[in-house]
Amino acid sequence: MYKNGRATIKEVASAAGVSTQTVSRVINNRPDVSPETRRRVQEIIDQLGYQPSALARSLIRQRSYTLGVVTAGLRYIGPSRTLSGITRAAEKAGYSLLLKELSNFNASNVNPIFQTLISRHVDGIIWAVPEVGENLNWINKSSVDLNIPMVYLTMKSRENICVVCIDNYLGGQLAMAHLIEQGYQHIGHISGPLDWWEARERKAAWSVGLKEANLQLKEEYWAEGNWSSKSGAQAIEKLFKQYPEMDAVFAANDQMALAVMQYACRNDIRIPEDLGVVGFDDLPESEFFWPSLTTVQQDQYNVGEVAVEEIIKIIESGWQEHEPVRPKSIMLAPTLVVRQSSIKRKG
Amino acid sequence: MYKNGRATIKEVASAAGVSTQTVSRVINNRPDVSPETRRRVQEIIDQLGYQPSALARSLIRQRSYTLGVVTAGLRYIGPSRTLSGITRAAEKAGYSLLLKELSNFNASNVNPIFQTLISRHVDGIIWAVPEVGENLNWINKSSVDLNIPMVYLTMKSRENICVVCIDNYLGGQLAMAHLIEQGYQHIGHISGPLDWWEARERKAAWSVGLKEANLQLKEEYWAEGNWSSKSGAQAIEKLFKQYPEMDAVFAANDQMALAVMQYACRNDIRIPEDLGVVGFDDLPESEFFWPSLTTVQQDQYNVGEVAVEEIIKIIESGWQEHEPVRPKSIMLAPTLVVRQSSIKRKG
DNA sequence: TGCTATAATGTTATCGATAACGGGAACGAT
DNA sequence: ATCGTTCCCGTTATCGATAACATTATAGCA
Repeated sequence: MYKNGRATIKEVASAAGVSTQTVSRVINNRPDVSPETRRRVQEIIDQLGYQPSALARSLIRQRSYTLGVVTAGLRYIGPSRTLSGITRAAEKAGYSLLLKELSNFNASNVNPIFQTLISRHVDGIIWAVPEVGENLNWINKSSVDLNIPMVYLTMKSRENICVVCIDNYLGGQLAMAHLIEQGYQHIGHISGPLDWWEARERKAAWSVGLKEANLQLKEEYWAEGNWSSKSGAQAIEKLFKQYPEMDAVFAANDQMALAVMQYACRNDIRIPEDLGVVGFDDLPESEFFWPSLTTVQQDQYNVGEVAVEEIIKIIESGWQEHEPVRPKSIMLAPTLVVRQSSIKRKG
Repeated sequence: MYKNGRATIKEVASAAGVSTQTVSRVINNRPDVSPETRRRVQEIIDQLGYQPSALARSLIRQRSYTLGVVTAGLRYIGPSRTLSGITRAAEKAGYSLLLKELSNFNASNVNPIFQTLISRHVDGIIWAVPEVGENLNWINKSSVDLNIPMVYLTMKSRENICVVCIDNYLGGQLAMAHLIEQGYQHIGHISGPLDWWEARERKAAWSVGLKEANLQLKEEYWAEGNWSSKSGAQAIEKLFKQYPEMDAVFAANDQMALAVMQYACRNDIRIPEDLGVVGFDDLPESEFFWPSLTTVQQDQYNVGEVAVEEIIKIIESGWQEHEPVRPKSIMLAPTLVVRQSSIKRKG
């Protein structure tokens, strides 16, 4: 019905009175075509608006210049930012993207996903799903032995696997060092759900940070949220009950930090005088909370870019029959953005 | 190098001692294969983990079961939500997605985008880029005559084109009716950039809303932002200078509404008593602003879902050689979420 | 003159699958 | 015994391109 790509190489060939091979030589800029023939063929190509079929090429060349991207949670800003970095870097490198989104983070059965991608001959796969619970178990299962370049995002480093992620522990350290330096002594923590690797890293930085500053660390100084503002509201309430002396909170993301600030407003707790607050993520809005929120900025866009660069390195090294590149992991450093919510000391 | 999809139909065929055609019959569940042969072939298929090549199939069947998606601004939550709806619906319908992101909203040259998608034999294209300035000019240009099913999102309806979008004007009406009903008399507006179609719609609803309520409408009651909180901060400052009696603001999105609330906090203006505020979008955080923000909720996820459903209808109708379906436009209704920032009257 | 090198182009096989057609075996009907 | 069906499976052509090889013409050189 719909003529998908209009002209084919055959039509060009017969219109130009040459063989398809010659047309192929022209579109691939091979040397052995006479200038006159090349000109004639090129003319016909322009005239017909001919565009070679990437599909047919992929088949014969055994190379598709397509990457599979598996993501989850696009309704959140983090994964979307990463995806945006991926699209940008892929475009730049001349690769197309096949996109799959898992319906939830706890992917039950990953096999169909891989089957679809592989049946479409992707050159490599970027697994952009954060590590949650057991959702990476399949990596070690023998049933999934994909002989295909892969890069994983946002998970703990593993042997012989290429992981690209933000250094969440470092981010937590930055937050803690800042609060302590500002003179806060009773720092509580609202973590993300602890089945998330990122939540565990941030929490670890909090507890180690307290210990290293010789501050007391108790189980009651911490409450678990689920990243949402709503859970943050519950957590801060619980935390103040358990820990009335608390004078600062390190929240594992900005949404939960926002709930802390709303709670403070409601209960006439002054920020930053009575309560210091630091978040994580740096949402675009965080600068405009009241007061503006100190937070750990992570460049998720860059994570996506780096992931693409790495996977292309792997693909092209393997392709050229060199020794395949050693899979290495890459940790990107976050930075602390200091705003009003945590400035206790003057100047 | 990397054996892309391991076994091929030939290997299966020779392992089972049949022709490739017979294997093809088995994997496509055709009737004319004896039960015994079918069993034997199936066994080999399972054993080798054979998976037919979607690429080869697309070529011969002239049908790829792949949609092209062109988006822009994935770093914002709106486009990402829509994309998420698209992935979900496509997955459900058994289609794969080829994703392209424009580097900015004012797409300069769209031709290469289409060329890439068409050369990969997509069955249809979803143009998920909002209408900004002249970025849709190419639709009428003869140089781009894609004979391929298309669905457009978030733009003004046009003849003979299938558009799926939120009814932004209606959203504005809801906001205005609510503010007026609450007794606010001096309602200012912070619009998005007016080269955006959505911004124009929302602004139109504001001005018509004022007129219909017999309230005064002046040029100084309005300021233009660029969707960001920062621009909202500038806009609210300007607006109060021009319009000191203002007792309510309809902001064209939640980010700018947030800036209004921060301004109010800074200047001891009470919300909602002295100033009513209504936003647009319903960010997840809006419920946790202080006070919580009344806003117009638009289901962008659903926009994506509907777009996929529509394009598949078009594809499959065209495919079956019926009369192609008449392109129709679909407007989805937003809803008003009333929270504290606009409740002047006691319930 | 005859033989090889080089340039320019065409032929055939192939990538991995399916469509269209062909043909043998088994069976019932005449 | 002959013919027509039905069932089951194989052969060949094809999708749109490229790789590998073959071929022709011309030039260069002994």
